[in-house]
Amino acid sequence: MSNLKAVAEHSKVSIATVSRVINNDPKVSRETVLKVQASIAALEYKPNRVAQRLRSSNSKTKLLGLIIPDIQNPFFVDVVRGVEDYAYQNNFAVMIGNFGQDEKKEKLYLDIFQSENIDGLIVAPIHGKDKGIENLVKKNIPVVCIDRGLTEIDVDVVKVDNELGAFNAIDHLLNMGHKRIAFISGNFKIPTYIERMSGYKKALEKHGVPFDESLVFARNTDYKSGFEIAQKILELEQRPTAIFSGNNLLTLGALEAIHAENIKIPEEISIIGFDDMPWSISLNPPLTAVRQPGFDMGRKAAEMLYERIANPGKKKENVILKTELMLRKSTTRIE
Amino acid sequence: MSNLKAVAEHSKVSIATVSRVINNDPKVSRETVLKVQASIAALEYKPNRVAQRLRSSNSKTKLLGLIIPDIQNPFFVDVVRGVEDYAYQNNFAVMIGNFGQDEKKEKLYLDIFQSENIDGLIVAPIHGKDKGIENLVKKNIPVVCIDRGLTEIDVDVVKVDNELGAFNAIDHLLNMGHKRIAFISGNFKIPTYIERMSGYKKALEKHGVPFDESLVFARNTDYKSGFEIAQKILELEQRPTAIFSGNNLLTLGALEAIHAENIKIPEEISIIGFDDMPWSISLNPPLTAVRQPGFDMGRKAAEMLYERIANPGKKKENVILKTELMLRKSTTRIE
DNA sequence: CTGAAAGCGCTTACAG
DNA sequence: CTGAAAGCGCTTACAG
Repeated sequence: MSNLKAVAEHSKVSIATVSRVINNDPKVSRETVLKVQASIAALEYKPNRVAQRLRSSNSKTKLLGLIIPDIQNPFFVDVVRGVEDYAYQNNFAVMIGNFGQDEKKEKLYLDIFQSENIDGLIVAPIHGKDKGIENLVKKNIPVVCIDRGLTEIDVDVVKVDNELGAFNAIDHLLNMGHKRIAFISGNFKIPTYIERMSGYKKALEKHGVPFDESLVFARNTDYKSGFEIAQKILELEQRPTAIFSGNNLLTLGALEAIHAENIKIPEEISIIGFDDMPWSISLNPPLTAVRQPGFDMGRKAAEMLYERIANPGKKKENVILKTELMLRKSTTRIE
Repeated sequence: MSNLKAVAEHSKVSIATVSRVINNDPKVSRETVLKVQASIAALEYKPNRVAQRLRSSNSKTKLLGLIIPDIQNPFFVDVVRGVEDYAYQNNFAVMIGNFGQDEKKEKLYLDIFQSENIDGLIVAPIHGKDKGIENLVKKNIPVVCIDRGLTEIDVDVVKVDNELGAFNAIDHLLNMGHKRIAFISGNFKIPTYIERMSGYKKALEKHGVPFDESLVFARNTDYKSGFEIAQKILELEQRPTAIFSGNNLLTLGALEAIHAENIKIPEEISIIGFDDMPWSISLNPPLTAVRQPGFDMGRKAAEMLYERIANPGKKKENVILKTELMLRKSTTRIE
């Protein structure tokens, strides 16, 4: 790879001037700019981003870190796509870390990303009191939280109205006559699930249905948990007439368990999932689901990060997007 | 963040010595090592990876680039997980670029990653004669191709036996009496699909069924293409009795089109997909599919890249993994 | 408007 | 075994 020095020699100016041309310094004369640009083109020069990043933190070519809980979850894939879409348009590079809800792994990525001098971070914190992320925020490294916020500290966040999303789903089930509604949740250390739980309870309240703790199951957020919890639910003496599952992967796991028992959806049990998937319509049966705008969330987070980098002092923002209940065929009215 | 200088002052040695301790230089005396390590711990010093990378290309803390065609395709998500799993264990960081089968985007990522001084690259080339990647290989930047190789140049690759995978699927369909089998393929610029096509043809040959070009459809590799092509297929005057779809997303799109027309699978049409998904069993009906070991491919590619970095002169390898036909319920025998 | 020089945080011959 | 110094490829005050 050619470097500044080569370009400088080729166009017979100093490396300082070449650097200024690259950075669009308006003080450089038009003539010089042209000359240098010709050399850059001739030598196919590309600035070394590593050197740029080492030298200064406000060059145009940023490096973003993106840390997500589970890339197997299609919702986070949408988030990644959104972030990446914005990054691509703005000539950013993005480093991705997938921590699988493993706290040690999240911490390692935090360390690595800092060592890589990232210009900013988008992260779905493992829980609300994540010290590692708090520290970054305190150090004034630009951070935007996605899907989940932080409880102890003020930070930019973009998420969805989880409470309302869950409320609408449960409300719909209750309107159809269901009273025993199981909730397959993720771990309640994750703020998202606390909020979804709260929506669940509020809907019950509205309909005067007493809350039954034995109907709530919280474990991990993966496929296997969904499968195993659903198995347990199906064995319950007084089987619930409906299931509300807390995320994509839990839903898919639950579906497998239900199908394995040859139980008919929705005739024998109704199910609504939090998170929609492009192929929800091809599931058996087409799945009624709470849609989150993952792509938009990702894009918005990247945009907010961009603004935070440009203007570190600006007031922290809290963006809450809407969910949408996608009615399909996995629920039915009961008497 | 503290730096070498701070540690050096704290332990009263030179920065050179601190650097040697970090890099496990055996020449440093045991006593000094202990002293310096204490300072490193006290100051919570973490080496700056950017400076390391700028200074030298053979430090332990590598940066890997990973460029994939479509992160919405669960197969590539598995690949990402595999790569990331290996990287995590070896303290590598990985940058991901998702190019969506867009050649310009692939090229931009190639440029950015080079500017970021990556230590090596894992990539699924957009087509077999990808000049950009050829150039990297020629420059002796470690590259491992995944899922697809390069035709003009010798390069490490890990992929699957696509021809055999497709052959087995079509053979299965032919054994069940199907003769008109439509093939929903991705673009034939992509080597993977050329190979799958070849397996399709060989199976027909084996059974003495003449090849009918009008049954082969190749467009993009996304959900929408699968949907639209399937619509066309269903409108065909003499409708095929079976569909073989070339990847996950094409399959899911095709399923949506079939369900939208209320056509029963497998009674009215059989379907086999290339690529399996964890939730294939929950599709309507449970999908018969050709399974590729995406996670293993990713891990293997990362491992090979690691070896290539350690030993740039070593002979190029061509690893071919096996597929497995997962028999479920989306195909049926016809008379 | 342009150049010489310092410096970002490291590593690595070279010398002792 | 250890340190002083050069240098990786840049940016940016400072001077003119």
